[in-house]
Amino acid sequence: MEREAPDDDAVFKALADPTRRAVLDLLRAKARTTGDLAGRFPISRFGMMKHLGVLVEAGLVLVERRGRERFNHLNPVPIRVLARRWIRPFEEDAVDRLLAQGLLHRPG
Amino acid sequence: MEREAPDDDAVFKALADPTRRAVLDLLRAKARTTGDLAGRFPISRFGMMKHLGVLVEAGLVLVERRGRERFNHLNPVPIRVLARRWIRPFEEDAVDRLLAQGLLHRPG
DNA sequence: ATGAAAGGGGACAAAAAGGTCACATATGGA
DNA sequence: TCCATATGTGACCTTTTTGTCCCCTTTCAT
Repeated sequence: MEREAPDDDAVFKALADPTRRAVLDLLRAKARTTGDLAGRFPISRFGMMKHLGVLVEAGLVLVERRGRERFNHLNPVPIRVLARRWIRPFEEDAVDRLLAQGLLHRPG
Repeated sequence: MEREAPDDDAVFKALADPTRRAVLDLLRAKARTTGDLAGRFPISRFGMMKHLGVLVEAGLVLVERRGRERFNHLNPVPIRVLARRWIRPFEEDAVDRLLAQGLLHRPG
């Protein structure tokens, strides 16, 4: 059976929080500083730092220090790896099986 | 900005646990009863029932009752929905941007 | 019918996650 | 230099999650 990479878990857990997903969504457009990000959510700067810590730990955010500022960049590579191992294998013929058993119904 | 469906969160949270991911992996091959699943993990039947409850709540598992048995089927549709909204948009040009800034390096 | 087997609900304890605060460090500019 | 700005660490509290247990219901076979 296909085995799970040890750090897949960190990526999944990082994605499990809506604030962190929203942060990634913001970083998709451009890198942002920690304070900038904290100002956009109803949590304190320290709370944002914890979230960023989780994201960095999972490899989803790369840090670039520029003077006294810290720019947080999105790194989409872990998401891509995860998609290869976990998303695509689930898209195959399971739907057909469910349809055949009448547990799922075609839309419309 | 793209908005998140209210139940995306349930799917992400369901996927955040390694036991639950392993269960989904098992169900990819065929549907299994609760007791069967519980016997394959180092947790009690009750613990497995809770995990299945989370998966059912997220729509990732569909239940078929057959006599006194309950067959848990994988439903890959929520994973597919999630992939469309969250995985693919992250695969676009962010890598190029990171490479251009020297924050990422080509393999090999 | 009656007993064994499979499944489910609710209470509850332990562990992990999410959040805040106080305090400390580093940087850029007047 | 001197100070405002931006960030980082550790302790701490609260909520959520994870797992176990007891007890009950349903179903199948004898």
